[in-house]
Amino acid sequence: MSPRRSYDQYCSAARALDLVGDRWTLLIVRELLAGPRRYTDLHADLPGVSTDVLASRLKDMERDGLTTRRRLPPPGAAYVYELTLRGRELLPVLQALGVWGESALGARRATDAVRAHWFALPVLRGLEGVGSAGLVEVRLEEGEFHVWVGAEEGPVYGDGPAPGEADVRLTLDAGTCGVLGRGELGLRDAVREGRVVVVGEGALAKELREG
Amino acid sequence: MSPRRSYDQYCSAARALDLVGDRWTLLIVRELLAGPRRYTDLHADLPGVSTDVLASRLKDMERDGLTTRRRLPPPGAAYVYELTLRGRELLPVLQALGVWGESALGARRATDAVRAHWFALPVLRGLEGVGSAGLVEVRLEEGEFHVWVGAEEGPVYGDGPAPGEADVRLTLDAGTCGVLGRGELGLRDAVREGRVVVVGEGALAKELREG
DNA sequence: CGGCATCCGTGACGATACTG
DNA sequence: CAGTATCGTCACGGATGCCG
Repeated sequence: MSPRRSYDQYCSAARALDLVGDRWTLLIVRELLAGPRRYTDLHADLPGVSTDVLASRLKDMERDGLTTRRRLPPPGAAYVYELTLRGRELLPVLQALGVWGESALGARRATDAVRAHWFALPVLRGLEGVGSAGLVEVRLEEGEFHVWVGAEEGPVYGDGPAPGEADVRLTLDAGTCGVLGRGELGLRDAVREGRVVVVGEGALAKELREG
Repeated sequence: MSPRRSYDQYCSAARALDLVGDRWTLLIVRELLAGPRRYTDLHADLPGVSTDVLASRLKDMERDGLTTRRRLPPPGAAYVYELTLRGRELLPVLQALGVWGESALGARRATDAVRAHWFALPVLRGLEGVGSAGLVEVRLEEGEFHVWVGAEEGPVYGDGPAPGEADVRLTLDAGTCGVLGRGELGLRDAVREGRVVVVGEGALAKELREG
């Protein structure tokens, strides 16, 4: 187990760091915001984490009420880890880190891993203030992911194409994600500047195109 | 030095954690948001941090552009550490952590240290949306601190009584800070419920009383 | 005395190997 | 597939010492 090492400070930020301040914990949350994942998937999308540390973090997070472990029904019966509501409430923390870190991101280094859904945080920021709800499919050079806008529960985003009919499909590049993440443009501004291509007919698509 | 241990992920949140994810770093930022501090003051308000780790973090943070080291003019010539603009931009990260951690704070434990200015984060949240700017002095059982509302530069809050004439003086207790930090009430609501006593005559005081 | 640097014991971490 | 076991290394916490 772990955070036996508490900061022992009567301060809400310090208490939060007692729970999620350990190495890898917040990145595991970032992965699980994409929906339920198996151990092996987590290990594959967190290059560098060792198997024992990953197992230990998942135990701690379950103990602390951030995640639950569930057995998938056969066929393909396996355990999946998913965030509790409490765990999903860490989204603003990751958003704040992402906004701040966007300035330090720069160009991709040779040693950097990339996954398409890691761009969901900046795209979500670009979608702030959008009134309509819906399922958005996003296409980047680096791959595809999807985002649930205005969802009250369930995953916030996910890897791969949208599961089912998407309300909007967006095509953009990583640089535009950076612009959105730094807040220099909202998504509707980026559409207006031609940096994002919008495909779709519903209210959400209309709002993004005309908003 | 340190973060030689990068996550090596092309993701803004991971990059942020490369810079501020080490143990103690964000708590040092929390301390420095209270204005320039000497090494010894930092060590005193961060119980548990070892001297070498504190020195190492301060070096890393200076190298990474989060802090600067400045020599105070005599008398009392000493080095003080203070946040750069880039470092102050971490306030939203600490706010998000504080909001999330507020639910886990509970009652004070016997082993918990307390400092009055650690309550500045929840009070700042309560002040969100306040239009007027000014210097606010806050009195708690645990001590006194002050907050600059709407300041563009300089420290965000500070320990002890306000340096100079405060525009407002607030008296409240730690429980009310928790309510503000969780966002259950805004400061004006808390005033209306009689949980905060407001003293002062300027625009800021009027807004808090009458808002 | 404030501001670190050094030394040391413990535990967290990362890589690999192995098992139900 | 989902971890556990083992092991070397490094980061951390505590104490002490040095130097202006």
